[in-house]
This record gives sequence, C-alpha cells and structure tokens, in this order.
Amino acid sequence: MAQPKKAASIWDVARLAGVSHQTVSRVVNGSPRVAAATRDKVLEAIAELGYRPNRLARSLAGGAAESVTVLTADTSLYGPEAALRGIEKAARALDWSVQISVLDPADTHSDADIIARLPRAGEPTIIMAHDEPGMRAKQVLLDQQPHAMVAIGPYTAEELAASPWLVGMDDGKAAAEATRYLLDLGHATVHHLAIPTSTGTFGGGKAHRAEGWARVLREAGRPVPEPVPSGWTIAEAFKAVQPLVADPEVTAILCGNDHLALATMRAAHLAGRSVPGDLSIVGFDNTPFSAYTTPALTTVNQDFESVGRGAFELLRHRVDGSIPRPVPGWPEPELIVRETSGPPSS
Amino acid sequence: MAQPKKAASIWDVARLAGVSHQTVSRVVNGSPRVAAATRDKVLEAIAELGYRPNRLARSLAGGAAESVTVLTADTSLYGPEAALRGIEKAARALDWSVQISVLDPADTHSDADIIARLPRAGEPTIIMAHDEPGMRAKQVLLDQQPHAMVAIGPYTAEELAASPWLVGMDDGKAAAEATRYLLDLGHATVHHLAIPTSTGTFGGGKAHRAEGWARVLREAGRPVPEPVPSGWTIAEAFKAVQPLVADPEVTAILCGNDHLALATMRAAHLAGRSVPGDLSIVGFDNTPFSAYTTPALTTVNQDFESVGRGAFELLRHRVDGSIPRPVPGWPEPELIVRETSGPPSS
DNA sequence: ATCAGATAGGTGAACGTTCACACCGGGCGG
DNA sequence: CCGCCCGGTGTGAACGTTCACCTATCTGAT
Repeated sequence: MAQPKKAASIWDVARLAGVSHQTVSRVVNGSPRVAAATRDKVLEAIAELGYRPNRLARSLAGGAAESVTVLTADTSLYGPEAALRGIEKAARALDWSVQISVLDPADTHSDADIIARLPRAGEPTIIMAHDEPGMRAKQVLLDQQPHAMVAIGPYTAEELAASPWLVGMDDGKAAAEATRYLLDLGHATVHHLAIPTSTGTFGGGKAHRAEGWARVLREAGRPVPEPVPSGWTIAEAFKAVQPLVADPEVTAILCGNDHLALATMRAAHLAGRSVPGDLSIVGFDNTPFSAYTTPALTTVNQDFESVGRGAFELLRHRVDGSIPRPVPGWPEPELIVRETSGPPSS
Repeated sequence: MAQPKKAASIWDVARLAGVSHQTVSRVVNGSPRVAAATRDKVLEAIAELGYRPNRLARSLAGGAAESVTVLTADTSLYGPEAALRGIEKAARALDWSVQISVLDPADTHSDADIIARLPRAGEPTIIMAHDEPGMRAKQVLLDQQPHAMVAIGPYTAEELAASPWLVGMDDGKAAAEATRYLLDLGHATVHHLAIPTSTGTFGGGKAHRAEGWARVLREAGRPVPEPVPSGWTIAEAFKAVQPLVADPEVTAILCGNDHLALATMRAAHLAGRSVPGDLSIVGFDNTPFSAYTTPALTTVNQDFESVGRGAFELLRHRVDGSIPRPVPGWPEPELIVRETSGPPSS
C-alpha cells in the first residue's frame, strides 16, 4: 500500500472517464467548452485515481514558465529572508513555484556553476545581489539571459532608473536622514560600522549607506571618520567595533544593520559605556527583534517584503512583455527613533 | 540580441556535432563509452551553442527525481530557517534542486491546496511540522505519498523511533535539563512561556518542551504552574508574558524560544524587574542574536542545520530504498548558561 | 431544406530528455 | 577462420502535458 505505485496520468483519467486526453486537459485547466456531464465524469475519474497534474510536463509542453529561481548567498540575513518571503507570496498568488539556490559566501563560484543551478535555459531568476557571490551571479546572468533575470540590491535612484533589471531601495537617503538626526541631537560627528557591501570592495557594489552618511557629514562640515568594515555576522561585528566603543571621543555610531547594532550595544555595555548616555547607536532594517532589545534600538525601517514582491512583478514583465511594467511602489525607508539614541553626554 | 531566442536542445547539438542525440546525452552525463574524438566534437558544439541541459525534461524522462520541495509556514523563525539551510546545503552537494512553498499561518489550507503545491505526484517533500499548517500538511502528505515525505518537528525519542518518516530533536530532555538547572539554582519553581506547538492544541502536536519542564517540576515535588501560551511573534510574546513579569512570586521563566525570551527580558525591564537578579530567564534555540543581548541570554543550543541535513538524507532513503538509511546523528540539545540566569534574590 | 456558426470533442505532433535495445566492427580464444 | 564479446554509436519509444488543427453534432436563420 505504501508501495510507490506509479502515479496516474492524464491518459489514465481519460481511459477511465471514456474521453480523450485532451478533454481531461480541458477539464483540469477549466476550459469552458466542456459539457457539464462530461466534466463530471472526468472529475469523478480524477478523484478515483487521485490524479494530480504534473507541473514538469506542463512546463515542458510549452505552457507558461510559472517558475522562478531565487539565487541568494545568505538566508539568515533579515533583508534577503524578508525579500524571499515577498517573492514567495507574490509567486504563490499566481500559482508560480519558487526554487531557491544558496550561493556559498566563501566559495567563488564559476560561471558554469552558477548556470548549472538553473533548472533550464532561460529560467526566470531573481538574484539577491547584496554581496560578492550575488554580484557575481548577477553578472553571469546578465550575460546569459538578461531578459529573464532581476537583481535586488542596494542602489541609488539613478542606478535603478538606468538598469531596467534592478530593484532596490535607495537606503542612502535613509542613512543620510539618520546621520542628520544624530547631528541635530548635538553629536560632533557620527561613526559608521559598515556592512560588507558598503566597503565598496566588490565590483559594482557601491556604498550607499556609507555614502549617504558621508555626504551629510561633509555637508555639515564635520569630520568624516573612516568607516569601520564589518562582516555580516554578529560575531564579526562585535570584534570589528571594539576600537570604536573603546574610544571616548566616539559618541554616535550608525550601524549597517541591526545585527551590527546589537553587537555594538553589547560591546558598549562591556566597555562600560552607557547607551544612549555615552553612546548613541542607530541600526538599519528594523529587524523584528530590534523593538525589543533593552534599550530598544533606534533604526531605519525597510520594507523588504515589498521589494521582493516588486522584483517578482518586474521579472514577470521582463519575461513576458505583455505584462505591464510595474511601478515600483513601496514605502520609503524611514527612521524609527527608539531608545538607543540621544544627545551626547558632555 | 536580448531577444529570447529559443534555447538550444540536445538535438541542435547533435546536428552540429554530426552525431546522434543519444551520444550528446552520453557526453553530457559523462558516460565512459564515448570515444575521445567524438566527445571533443560534442563539447565544442555545446560550447558554440551555449547549450544547457533542461532539468525538467530530464526529470520527466524518468531520470532521477533530483528535486525536493520544502513546505513550511514561517521562514522567519530561526529553527525552520536554519533547517532549510541544512536541506539546501545537503541537496546542493548532490546537485538536487530545492523548491520552497510557504504555507499561510492564518489560512487553513484544504487538502487540495496543499497537494497543488507539489510540482508533481510523488514529489519528494520535507515538511516543517512545528505549527498548525505544517501539521496539517504532514497529515495530507502522509495519506497521499507516505514514501516520499519526511516531516521535521519536535518529537520524543519514542515517536521518532516509531515513525520512520520523522526527523527531530527530543527537546523535552533539554527543557528538563534547563528546568533542573533553574531549580538547582534555588528557584522554588519555574514558569513556562510556551510556543504554540507546546500548548498541545494541535492534532498530533505534543508539548515536548512543556512536558520536559513539567516532568522535572513534578519529580522535584514543586508546584507546576499553568504554562502561559504565546504566539510565535515577539509582539505576541511581549503581551502574553505581562502577567508573569508583573508577579513578584515568579522568579524564573523558561521560554519556548529566544524570541519569546527577548520579549520577556524587555517586559521584565519595563516592569522594573532586574535580570537575573529578580528574574531568571532561559531561552531555547540559541538564535544567533542571543549571545549578544544584554544581559546575554541563557539558552538551549539546537543544531537545526544538521536536522535539516538529516531530513534530506532520510528522504533520499525513503524515495530510493537502495540508499542506506542514515543514522540520525547530530549533537544533542545542550544548555548554554550565559547571563540571564542566576539564584533567586530573596 | 440548407447552410453558417457555435459547441463539444478528438487526433497527432511537439517539448527535451533518458531508457532499452539493436547495430556494427574489431580483437581474441578456440 | 569462426563465433563471441565488447567498445562505440544509432534508433525508437516513453515520460505527461499543451498546442494547433480537425471533425462531428446541434441550433436557428435564410
């Protein structure tokens, strides 16, 4: 009974119902030109055999693509994870299936390796291009099948306008806003603990959060300290931020994301510096936990899920030109002031 | 050039190389019975046409399955997310592809809906069965294709032994250990803020963490307070835990996961109760952030990634009996004592 | 009566691959 | 020198769908 007996096909149903395979196909796909009596017979046969349509065959036979592959490097980051959720929801609603393939952050994947991850040539693909492997995958896909790929990443409004295959939020503006907020609070300057992308070491990877931050400092005529580079993990951030929290001159740190901010809070605590009394800390992304740390984290909210949804819609448009190009619509990143920021103590 | 011109097939390569389609297939699949000269001709043709094999067709033609679908309800939970990562890594290593389908936590999915998510009948499937939608999906798949599914969930050693399609960690034991630890510290009793599964309201959902906790209290002859049910989100937990932190009699709380623990820490702080002075808090899962909260969270480490890997291996075994049944091997859940736990203040 | 047009349904090819098997030539043991 | 085996290759069917096109039957207006 638990034996893997072969699954019923459309032909089995057809035979049992006494109709042609095509008629079964029509019933399954809800075609209107089927007599009610016939439809019932077919449905009955379907139920009896436990027939379920085979999606692979369906796609093969030239039906719609109905499948996206998501290439990402790190699913444990809040941004990509939320974007993936957005993609999945949007895809689900249209009955598309979602494949996921995780790029190894350590490995430099060959072009062939990246291509081999796609189930077929021309597979619609969304790439999380926020780090090195993602950037590389983006480049490869852009060469191979520019019309069937979309990349999500941190880009400025100009870049987004210039590249029709790009989706992202201009978080430089939000970084600027956060920096200005800290300056207005009375801080002499603001330091920056940067996520890897923002160090600008990747091909094509610009440092938007860092740029927005630096711009405001320059405009305000403040010293622009060297950004402190951190890895993506909390442990790396904890290590990287040590010199910053040890320096009493440092009174405000803008962190590249909330994980880095958490590490900074921890480091500050261990260094005996009170937050926000001695040190103001601002995060980025509004990760779910950030409202519940003690003190609660001041951060920048970003709606990654909407970005994911937008990427999916854009992809559909690019794969099938007949679908109207979506207007990218989601809330701007927005500063959320909570408890880790305040005026300097002096 | 960016026109989506049709992709090259095995036939195109065959024609260009002047061989049969079967020979191309052999080259692509690395069959040894191809003359070196022929192989080179074919490889050249492949390069020239930019041919990439079509996985859909490959599976259709009766080749190996080489594809898993993961059904999960909440990718933002650390456990499922880490397990998914483990599955993906293991699958990747064998060149399998991974599909993901997210069940709506709010919606009660019909059987048909759940089945419709699978790309084909008999699709190998892994279900994250830690919540209601997951439990339901598990049941449906168990009816439909018991030999091509595996469920991951919180189960006792006995259940795991009894159900050959189950993978999980016996976290009841770890919960017991944590409870005993708190008792040994001198607490009169330990309260429990429970994750949804542990409330036992789901069909088949047992309350292992809660059971382990209750058992130790009973064995020690301590009062067993009513577990406080919480939702999965931090916000829900924050609300649910209010009465607990408000009660000065409560000196120790075992939380169902680290998110709930974070909410409890926050609530305690706002209620003016110091941690661990007035209140000891123990979490569950060792979520990455938990080592960096202030104070750092005492919690139970669980290697979900290994569980994911184990689920994948078990699935392979079940789908293809010729593969040896893997011995589930991963580290036992283990208590990690950090800073949120200590002796009661009295 | 007849014929256009709809309605219901069928037929065969195509999608890109693998599998089972048949074929051909040459080296080797008898 | 015959037959056998084996390396190397081709042939045709199968996988489960959809698509394009064709054929009946029934309706109602001419």
